[in-house]
Amino acid sequence: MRVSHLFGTTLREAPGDAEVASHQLLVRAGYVRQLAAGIFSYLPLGQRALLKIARILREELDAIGGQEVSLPVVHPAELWQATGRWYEIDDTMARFQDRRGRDMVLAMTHEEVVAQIASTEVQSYRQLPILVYQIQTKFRDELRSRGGLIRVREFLMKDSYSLDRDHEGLQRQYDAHYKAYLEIGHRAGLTLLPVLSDVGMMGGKVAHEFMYVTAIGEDSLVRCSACDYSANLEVARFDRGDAPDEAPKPIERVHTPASKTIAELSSFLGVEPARTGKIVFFMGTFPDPSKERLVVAIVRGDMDANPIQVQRHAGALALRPARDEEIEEVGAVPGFASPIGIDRSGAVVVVDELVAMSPNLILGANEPDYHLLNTSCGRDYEADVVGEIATAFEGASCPECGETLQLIRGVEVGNIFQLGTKYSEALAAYYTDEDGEEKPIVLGSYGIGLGRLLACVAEEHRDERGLALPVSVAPFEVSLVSLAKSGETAAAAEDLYERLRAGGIQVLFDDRDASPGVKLNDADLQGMPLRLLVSERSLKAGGAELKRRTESEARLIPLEDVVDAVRAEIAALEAELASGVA
RNA sequence: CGGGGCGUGGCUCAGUCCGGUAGAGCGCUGCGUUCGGGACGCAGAGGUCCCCGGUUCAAAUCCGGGCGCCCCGACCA
Repeated sequence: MRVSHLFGTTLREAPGDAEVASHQLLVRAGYVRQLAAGIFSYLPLGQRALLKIARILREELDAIGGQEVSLPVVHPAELWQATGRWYEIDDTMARFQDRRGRDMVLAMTHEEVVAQIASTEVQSYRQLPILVYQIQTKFRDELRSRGGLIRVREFLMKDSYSLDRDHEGLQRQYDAHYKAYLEIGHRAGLTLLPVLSDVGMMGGKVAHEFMYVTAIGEDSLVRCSACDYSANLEVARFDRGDAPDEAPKPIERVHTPASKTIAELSSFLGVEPARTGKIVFFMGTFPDPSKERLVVAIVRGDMDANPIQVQRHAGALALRPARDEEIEEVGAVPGFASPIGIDRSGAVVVVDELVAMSPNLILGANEPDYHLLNTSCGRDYEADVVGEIATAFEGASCPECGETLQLIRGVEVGNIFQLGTKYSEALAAYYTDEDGEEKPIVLGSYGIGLGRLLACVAEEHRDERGLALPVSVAPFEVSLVSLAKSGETAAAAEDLYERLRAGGIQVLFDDRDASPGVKLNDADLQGMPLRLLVSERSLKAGGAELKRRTESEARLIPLEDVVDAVRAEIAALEAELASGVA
């Protein structure tokens, strides 16, 4: 490709609305252009990088037995009604009606379609296991897109679906994906951290996310400083230690004016926040009576409630913070609340394990400016559910080994879910087993966002001059820069371009009539891993100068050896990626 | 959905407070001189000042409404 005719130019300055480095660089280098909030066009450089990533994904998925398919983007609503997700998922799922008034959705994911096809295509255990995948556009109307390509609304996703007889088969395909995802990261030049994660809208039991650890990440993660425990903060556990060895004391009502928050209360009473209890009110949506019910979560005052865990323990489909009126309706007083003496009909009280075993905590008295000393769960009030609902925190004890947990941030590049039979049962995807019995197919679901992966690679592989992409992802292997002043030099550059291309090398040829500074800076910005420079000076010295984007010193290569030298350098770069030097 | 910021040639922005009929740098076009890390001179092109309405002799500027984009938050009672 010639830079003189490349669709998409470089920009000296990043658009004012780009804050994240990868976003700024990908725009400045001419890889992407934004069309609307969270909606991007990929220019030739960006598209070629995506295709490189797609190639890695295809190779790794094929290697674990994947069969590529292409599933529809538009689905009839009935499919999603059958599994219930039509009702469970909010406006993140884009819906519309076709000209006949039939409800349709833009697919966010394809479990339904895969299960529906499986219901007719898979009849016998002899056909299993099966793994299908596709690389396809998804649309999710997120509340807010952010970080350039990090969180967008329309994006390319590799999604795969495993079909198995039983859980052992699922586990095998799940493990295969786990390994493949780490390998995909390596090949793209990224170290991915697998973390335990919430199953979210997918349902199922076990799930991992593959995180690129970075300060700009939107997910909070917990990682043990000693062992290999790591989890998304949403599901992170921690060791709460032993119950305080303390006899319950009689309950006592105290005047606590203007002490609505834990901080105010503990400073007014001169006690540690750990001596208090924190009440958090939610409104939960429940499956049975489709009415909202109050969910009362209680954690120790020095900790925070984890809404995902509260939701799970309460058995709710969704949670939102309760409004003051809703809290007052049951007789609780915001700022001075406790479960003691409130109307609990219809409400669910979820208590953190630590609170359940800690006597003598300070809770609200459910009247303004009063609290209760020495409350104890089980004596003064009962819990509907006791569970681990407090959020893990920096310095908490690891649930596996007891050492200190660290809080870090990451971007979710991929995820893997053990779905089980939820979708196959809903869509009648059954097979006949050896024993002649009809059984639901056991499903797994696995995703990787291509654009997000590219953004993470750009985030990781860059410097003050621009992108410095790994050879596996870069749109071209080498930038050929001609600083020709004379026709002879230009001809030599043209000749090199032809020979490199004939040699099967992907080359971006800067044939423009621009000043050396412009061309060299653009080559650095665009970030191809190798740069080959031809000029009067280099020819006089005996050839062309070859250098890596990440190094400052160039090597002089005789013209006749250039193709071999470039090829060798590409091979070296690929080998380094494979061995994890990247 | 709450809070904050922004919307002016392709890009980055000034001008808005205090109304008088649109500017700069970069980029682009032509000519010339330059030529190894974003060169210089001369000449030029390019703008519904986000949209609609209002006030006014006069609106990029003031008022009302809308749209779009970015950032933070959307559990901590």
